[in-house]
Amino acid sequence: MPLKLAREFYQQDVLRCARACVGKVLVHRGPAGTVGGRIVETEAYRGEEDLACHAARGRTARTEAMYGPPGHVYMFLLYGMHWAFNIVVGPRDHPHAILIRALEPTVGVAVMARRRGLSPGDRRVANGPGKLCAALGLDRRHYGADLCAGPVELWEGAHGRVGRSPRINVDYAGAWAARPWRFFERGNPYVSVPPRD
DNA sequence: GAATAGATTGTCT
DNA sequence: GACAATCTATTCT
Repeated sequence: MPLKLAREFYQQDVLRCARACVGKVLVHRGPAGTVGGRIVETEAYRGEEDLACHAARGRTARTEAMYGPPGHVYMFLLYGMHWAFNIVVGPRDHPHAILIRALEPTVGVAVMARRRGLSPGDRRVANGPGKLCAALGLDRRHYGADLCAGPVELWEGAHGRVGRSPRINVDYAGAWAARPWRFFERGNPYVSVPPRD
């Protein structure tokens, strides 16, 4: 049986943790069955000083989960229609989080594909933040969920070579947008935006 | 394959 | 009232 990650995993620095998340398996034990996949792409968002982080504009009801204890879930809606899934990392009151940008489906592949209206094995089932939430059945109900005690879990897993690049679509963040805080598995076809490998 | 427009709603100015 | 850590369909080449 796969090993579920303990709280300590989420207590390390957000950049280190974002890199370590590549290869881990994100799982949702949902009503339609258990679904999940290998994480192949992540981005780190590091506190109020990081202008690309939602917490840069202060602590609000929306960003509250990011200020909570590590190992919990921060969900947000974007462009009015897509949910995005994030893992809260680091000590309480430090709004650090990891956006999961892409998965390689491995568990409940047929269910995920059906939810997305695609064939199993199609790269597009979960190769984007909004797509993976749709495929896994994650939305506002999972805001604040505990990854160490609930239907959403992270399992141990191995990864290949990890590459880095600037984060996607955060051009508004000035110099912060240039920081190489996106991590991905090199050569993996499920990565959302093809990096210069 | 690349470029473009349109969808749709919670959150903050 | 503007706009967002996006996705899809469509229209090109």
